[in-house]
Amino acid sequence: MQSVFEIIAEPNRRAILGLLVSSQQTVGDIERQLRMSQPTVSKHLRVLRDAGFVESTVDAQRRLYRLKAEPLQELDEWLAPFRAFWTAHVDALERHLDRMHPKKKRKSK
Amino acid sequence: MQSVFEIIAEPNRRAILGLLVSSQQTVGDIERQLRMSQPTVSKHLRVLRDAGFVESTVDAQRRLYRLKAEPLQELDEWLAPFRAFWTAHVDALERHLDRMHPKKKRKSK
DNA sequence: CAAGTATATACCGCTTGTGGTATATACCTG
DNA sequence: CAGGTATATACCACAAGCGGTATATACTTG
Repeated sequence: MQSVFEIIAEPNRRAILGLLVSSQQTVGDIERQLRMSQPTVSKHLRVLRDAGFVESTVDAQRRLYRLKAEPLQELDEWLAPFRAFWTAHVDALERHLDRMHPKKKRKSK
Repeated sequence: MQSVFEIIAEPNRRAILGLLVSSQQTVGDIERQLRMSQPTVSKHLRVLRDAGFVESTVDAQRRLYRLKAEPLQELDEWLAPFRAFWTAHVDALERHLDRMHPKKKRKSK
């Protein structure tokens, strides 16, 4: 459990990130909105914090968690070459057009 | 093992995708370049194919694997809201500037 | 058809992540 | 300080993914 990819592989963690994208939340907030047990929330937040996805500040007994950008940017960068692939590649468009012309494709063979 | 995220959580699978982004490859090609055992390659390719990341065509005893765009596009779409977050949010820049001005921040408290 | 090549799959043991329950810690309020 | 609230953590059991080894399948060539 170290790579950005493993962190976001967990559905509950993605849900938490989804909540935090709009505004910061306490553990209890997340617990209620996602209907997860409190320890589960805390444990996932621990993982997210260790991986730099979130940071927290203390408010009395509460902890306010908010999103951090870096790890997600890292993911975005990993995606870059593939983005190049599917934009450069006209295949998707070709296949789309093929579907619009349901005439049997004649293979040169 | 169903979500796009779980698929790419595995480092060897990401390596395979990385190879395929430039051109199609046979199982043996991948096996040699990534120095993985043949069964391991086949098994990861199976997972990738089931998830729609790759497709294969037959060439005698060989199988030619090539990349497909859709699942990675799905990942890209998931990322969109967060991208909005870190671009709209000037915080990263602010923090950066703070680091350049190491003067103690005075809290209003 | 025999031997070789290329790939897929079955089986197995190990490791690791996950959630649950219980408990610890810290803070707040009367 | 007692009781309540908010969060973190330890421990445990279970499930699932991973790689290895062995084997099956399919095709090719002499």
